[in-house]
Amino acid sequence: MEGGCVEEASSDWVKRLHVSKVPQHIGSGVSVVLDPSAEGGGIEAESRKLSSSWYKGVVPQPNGRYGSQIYERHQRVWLGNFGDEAEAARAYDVAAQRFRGCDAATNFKPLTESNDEEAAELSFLVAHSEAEIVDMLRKHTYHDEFHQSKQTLRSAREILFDKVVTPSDVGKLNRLVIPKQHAEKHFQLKSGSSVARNGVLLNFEDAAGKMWRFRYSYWNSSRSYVVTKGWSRFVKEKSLKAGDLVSFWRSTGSEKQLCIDWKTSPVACNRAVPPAIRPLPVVKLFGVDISGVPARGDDGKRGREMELFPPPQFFKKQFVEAL
DNA sequence: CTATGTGTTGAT
DNA sequence: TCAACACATAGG
Repeated sequence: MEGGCVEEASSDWVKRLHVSKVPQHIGSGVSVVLDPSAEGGGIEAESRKLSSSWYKGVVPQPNGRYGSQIYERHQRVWLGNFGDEAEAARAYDVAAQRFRGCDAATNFKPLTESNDEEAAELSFLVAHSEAEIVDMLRKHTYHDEFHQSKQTLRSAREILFDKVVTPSDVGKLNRLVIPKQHAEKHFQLKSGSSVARNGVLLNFEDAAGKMWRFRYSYWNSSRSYVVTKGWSRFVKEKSLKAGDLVSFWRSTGSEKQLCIDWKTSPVACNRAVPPAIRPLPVVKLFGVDISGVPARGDDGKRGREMELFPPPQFFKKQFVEAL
């Protein structure tokens, strides 16, 4: 439900910026005269009246600071005061995107799901009430809370199930079979519905915080539940090999975010892959179908490979035996 | 006392 | 909806 806004969104914020007001001094060279009486005197202007030309939702305060506000249902919602207008503008943007969704006009580039960090923020936004977000903005604690939530999310999670991937799961079939037992328990699809036929897109966050978006559906032909679109990319990024373990989790926090982790099979590790490109305990990559995107778009910054995520109950009997 | 946020109005 | 601006009042 939270995945309301999707891809391509980054293209029109620029338009909005120009449509809405930006600064007074725009490229056209036309200087906006707000106070006719002051214009003649030149610089005098700003000293008397509060000049404006602010960002959307930002209102200058007598003390030189900047208030932020948004209107909702015929009423003003105060978002707090800030030291500089850009900060106030960012507060407005946050509120706008929470109140009005991804299509809301914003001062800066709106959040999109095509970016890890932004997608995480988007779900954070949706996971909190409007009142909570407003409260955070007014107290200037929004950023802290957001980053904090990412920590919590990553640490507090419960295992749903795991699976030792088969050769076909990592082969050319580009799909992962979800054992029926687990599929029906954790990833239910309304049978008969269009959702069941077309499948549904599910977001999974890995231990590093990267998001993966997979298409999950039911194949009548084989009467099995499968993860298709997006899976091959995961296999590739993680260099998954048959015998490796993939585990599915769900955060226990309010966001109930689905998570995915993987663990290389000791055997598989020995017999194949060159250590050089092997590791990456966890790869992040945010959802959205990056499969069709030019290689340059998604990676670029493979950045942080981090320390191994505290291994769950990996390599338990089941796993070892399976080898 | 000052900073903050509300009342209120006129304009999109 | 939105921001300009007056001003009550929360807060130190």
